Amino acid sequence: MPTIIEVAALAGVSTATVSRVLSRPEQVSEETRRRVLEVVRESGYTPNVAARSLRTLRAAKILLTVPDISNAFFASVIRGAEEAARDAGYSVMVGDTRHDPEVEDQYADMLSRREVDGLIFLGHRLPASLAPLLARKGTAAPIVNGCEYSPDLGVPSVHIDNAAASADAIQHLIDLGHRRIGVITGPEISPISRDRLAGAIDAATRAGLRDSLHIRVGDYSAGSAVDQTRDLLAQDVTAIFCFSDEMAMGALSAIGDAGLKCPRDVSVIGFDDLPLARYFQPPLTTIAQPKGMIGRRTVELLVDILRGVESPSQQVTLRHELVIRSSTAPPASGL
Amino acid sequence: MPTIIEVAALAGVSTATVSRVLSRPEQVSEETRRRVLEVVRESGYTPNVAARSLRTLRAAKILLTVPDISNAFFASVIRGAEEAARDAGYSVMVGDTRHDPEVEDQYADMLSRREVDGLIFLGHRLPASLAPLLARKGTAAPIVNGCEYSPDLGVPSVHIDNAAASADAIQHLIDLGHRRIGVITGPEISPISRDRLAGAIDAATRAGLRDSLHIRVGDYSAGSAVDQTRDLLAQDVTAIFCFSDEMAMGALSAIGDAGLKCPRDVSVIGFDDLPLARYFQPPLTTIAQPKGMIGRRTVELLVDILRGVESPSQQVTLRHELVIRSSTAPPASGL
DNA sequence: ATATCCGATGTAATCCTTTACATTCGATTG
DNA sequence: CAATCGAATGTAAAGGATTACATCGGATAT
Repeated sequence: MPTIIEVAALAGVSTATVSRVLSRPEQVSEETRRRVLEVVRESGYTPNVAARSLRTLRAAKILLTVPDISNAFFASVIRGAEEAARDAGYSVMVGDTRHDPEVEDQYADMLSRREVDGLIFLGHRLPASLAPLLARKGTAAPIVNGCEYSPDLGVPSVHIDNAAASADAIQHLIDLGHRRIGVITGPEISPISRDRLAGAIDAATRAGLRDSLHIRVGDYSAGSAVDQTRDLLAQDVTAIFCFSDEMAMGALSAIGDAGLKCPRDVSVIGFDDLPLARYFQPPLTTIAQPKGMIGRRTVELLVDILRGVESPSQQVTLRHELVIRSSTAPPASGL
Repeated sequence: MPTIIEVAALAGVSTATVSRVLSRPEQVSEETRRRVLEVVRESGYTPNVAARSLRTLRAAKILLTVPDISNAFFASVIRGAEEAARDAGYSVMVGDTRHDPEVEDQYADMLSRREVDGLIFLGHRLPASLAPLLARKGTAAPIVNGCEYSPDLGVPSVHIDNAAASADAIQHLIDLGHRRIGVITGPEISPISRDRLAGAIDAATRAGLRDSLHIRVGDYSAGSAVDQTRDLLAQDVTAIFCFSDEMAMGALSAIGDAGLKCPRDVSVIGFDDLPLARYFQPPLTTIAQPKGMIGRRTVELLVDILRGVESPSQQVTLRHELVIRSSTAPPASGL
């Protein structure tokens, strides 16, 4: 691997010229450019990123942290982010925080240390070590949130209208005729879980059915939904709305274990529209989030900030969609 | 963010001493060390990674590429890898190649450019751009494969005994009394799919049932299994062995669509033991791979190479396990 | 008392690239 | 023809850390 010095020598020019050929080719004469590029190609020269980033104070990298990489929801977001990053000349580092604040802080330190130019976090916790940076630079800090919008964070964010989406789900169940509806939420600290709950309660209240909602707290995992579903079935609910598709999977499993059948005995509606949701038994009715687009827009937002665009958007709200498959149906008429 | 120079000035020592305190503290006197560390703490100094890596030619980073980040199987492997990397003082960059050779090459270039110290790839394709490096350094090249062992790659690898695991699955079905067994494989280029197929055929042949196997080609995705399952059901198989849990999910979905019931009418057995497998309907019998351990050992192997351990192991074979849940049962006696 | 050694610390070169500023030279203008 | 300009290129200073080598002073050996 040659250095720029050797390339310059071979091409009979100075290192400055080589550097210019590579980063601002229009400043170099046609003739010289061709000669340099020829040498670059032959020698297989590529600029040393450490040296470059030392000099420019830019790493051309974006850090993307997810609270749980085994959650398929995030996979699609990551994809969208990587594509957008590639388009903008950045590469993405993915970090799995496992909901561990210590790990979150470790990753956040990479930003303080300037190992990466910006941070996108998909969880709801803003790492503590970023507080000073955020206080200093406000929304000009290269930090963006995806999915888990919370106004107190003071960070730009990309998300759907969770309250409205949730209301759509409840409305769908009400329209089908359900009057005893179970809701399995995310953890209480999750801001979007609160938004969704508020939306659900809103929709029920508007229909004069505030009391028909039976609320249970889950943690987005299939396992947590199993227990809560058993509980809800004991309450004779005819439908269950889960705040994630994974929980819907757990709910379906518990329904089957109880000797019941979905949607004949109990309807189930999920949230996320994972790629696998169509293969659930029965295929899952759910709220689709534009996952890839969320990833893409978070990166675009971050890149705007990095480029110093004067007034980057603060909040981007994308459209959700109710996808009706076979896990929801009118309640059994017998009841 | 202060530099080492300012820290040195504040502590009244030279930059060399500060550097030594941080990397080889035993070379510095107790007294000086304390003073320097105090300044470091107060000033919040952290070494600039670009400068360090420029000087040392090491990045303290490992690149881990996965062919499909939305596949939950890889999530667990990534976790194990990240833990092991953290233990060894490295951090992990995750790259999603989406099975795209061009993207694979792009990531591989990060190794050539020394942006990362080593590469772990979980797919079966060795990026073309690494051929020269591999030719030059042989197995001393900092490249390790996980899961997809293939002897022709000439790269150390961590994996299970896929043929034996597959044989176990078939044997389980045979033991239950199945005599018409469908097999849905991975893509034909996948070496582990070939191994598994060989193992399956072996087991069937040993039982004198070579002709009872009905083989269909899938691509590890749920969707591909749906079509193949329909086809197999038309052949009146009483059991289906899928080379991934995702395909098992597709198979279950297709079985339900056909108005049949698992395991009453058709048994299904998967491969991987995803976290969700226990929530399938019915809970899935499958071959468990030690996913976290695969990740961990690939990193350990790579770190051995990076540290110049003279004879790092070439192949690590970990243990699999047949996990019997409820998706397999004896065939309906009526047949 | 002198020579020797060793632990602790300092000096300065080095890693490779980018870029502000300087230089050169041919073309244009008055 | 001298002065001015501008495009193309070169010179050299940064950027921050590591580390080979040099230095210093006190302890030990002779």
